[in-house]
Amino acid sequence: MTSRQFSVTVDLAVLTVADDTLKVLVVRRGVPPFRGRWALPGGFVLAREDLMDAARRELVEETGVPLRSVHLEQLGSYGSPGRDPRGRVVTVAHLALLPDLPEPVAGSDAAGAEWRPVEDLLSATRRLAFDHGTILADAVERARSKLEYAPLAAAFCPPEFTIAELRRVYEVVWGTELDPRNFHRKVTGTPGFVEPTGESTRRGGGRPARLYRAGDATLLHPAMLRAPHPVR
Amino acid sequence: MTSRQFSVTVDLAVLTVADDTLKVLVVRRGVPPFRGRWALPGGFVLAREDLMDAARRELVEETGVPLRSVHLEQLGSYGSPGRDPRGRVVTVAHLALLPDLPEPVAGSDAAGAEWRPVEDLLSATRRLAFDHGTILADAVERARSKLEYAPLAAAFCPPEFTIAELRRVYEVVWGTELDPRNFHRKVTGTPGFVEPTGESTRRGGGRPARLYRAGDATLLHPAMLRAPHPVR
DNA sequence: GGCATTACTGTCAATATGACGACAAAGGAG
DNA sequence: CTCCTTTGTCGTCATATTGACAGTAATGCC
Repeated sequence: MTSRQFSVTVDLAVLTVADDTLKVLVVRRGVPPFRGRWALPGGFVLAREDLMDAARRELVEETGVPLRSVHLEQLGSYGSPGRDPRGRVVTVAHLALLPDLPEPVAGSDAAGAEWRPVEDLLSATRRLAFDHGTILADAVERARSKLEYAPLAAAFCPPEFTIAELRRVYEVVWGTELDPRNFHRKVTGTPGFVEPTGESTRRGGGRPARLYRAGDATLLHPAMLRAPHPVR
Repeated sequence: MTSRQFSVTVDLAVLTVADDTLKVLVVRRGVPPFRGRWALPGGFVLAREDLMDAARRELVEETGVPLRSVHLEQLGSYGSPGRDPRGRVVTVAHLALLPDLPEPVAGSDAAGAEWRPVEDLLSATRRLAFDHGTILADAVERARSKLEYAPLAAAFCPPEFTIAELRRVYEVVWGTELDPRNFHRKVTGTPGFVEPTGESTRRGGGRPARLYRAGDATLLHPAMLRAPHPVR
């Protein structure tokens, strides 16, 4: 039982909804292994750094977004012996949700970073480096299921948003259509989901919509259930 | 950025329901640090071992149970710089659920292992070693919430069980009482939750109860919701 | 047989959901 | 300004699910 030493990294699945599409932030690898392939942003955990701090640091380095407006949670760890040809590396993957930021990705390391549709990257062809395809798939599944029981969709929206904008998030992430009227009833009727600001906006084409901000609930009750899966 | 090397361990929160109590398997530490304190079982990940394999190996070493009858899933990783005074150790915690085994904990390493009520170990006094109190709290919360939407309660039961036994699991884990009639309706009415075996038993005092085994569903729909939290 | 005990079935009201009609409030075309 | 299009919001109704609880069934024990 010699080599008990591992490298530990954090990787980030940073998701956003833009152009009615679920997108993920990826970077082009400039060095082997997997040179030229897309990968999730990430890096080594520093000697005296907590895992979540490392994830926050990487997130800021890669996106330049203020942490205030980001949802960040640990997703899970991936440590197959063969996942990195250079040696034994365990990565602690994190899931980050961002609003569609007007400013394009800025920041030092973010030179090669790019928003890409999740769908493209999960296809059999456009494979991500390492096991990042698996991580991304797990991240998307986590986001999808967590929208059901947590008021998480607001993390994809600016601080103030309309019910319709919130609905678009659900529709894009779940890949389904939702009835605007029932959705409105559900969202405004679930305690702590959203709070009206009193303001309204006319961002869209028709009648101005009232603005809301995220409520203080951490759990939705009752949950906002997706239609039962195809079966099973 | 010198020392990028970490030790990586797996720790196990092994839960079971026995004597109408939620219990966890703990070992008494024989060496510093935290000598004499209770800790979750766990150990180092071997050089060529996957994380889940390491967890399975530790589980068998500590409990001697056949893996067949165990639910095992990754819980999350804990890596605060100060969590282990001996150096930088990241642990990948796992959650295991077992039926109440007739045979007491057997196996090589299991000498000092013991089932203890979760409640006792989460109290401010009887502190666990390292950050294992936090891990245990997270594990219990995961188990509680997962009972809602996954047919996981069966993992606490023997291969064949009665509806009442399944209900006891929910009641003990959630710390609530459930209406037997509504519970019965819900469980038998949710597709894939349980399958009748045709047999019946008279384990209890009164009328014999039909036996069921776990169904093939992986997700309950609709979910079995707990009463809304105290409030929000 | 009578009683205690546990298992199971059925009913009814309250609540939540899906489907969809209808009206409100803006902008734009003419 | 009026009509029309586009969105937002409220209301209604049938159906599904849940909570509360009455009532019947099948044992063991005395």
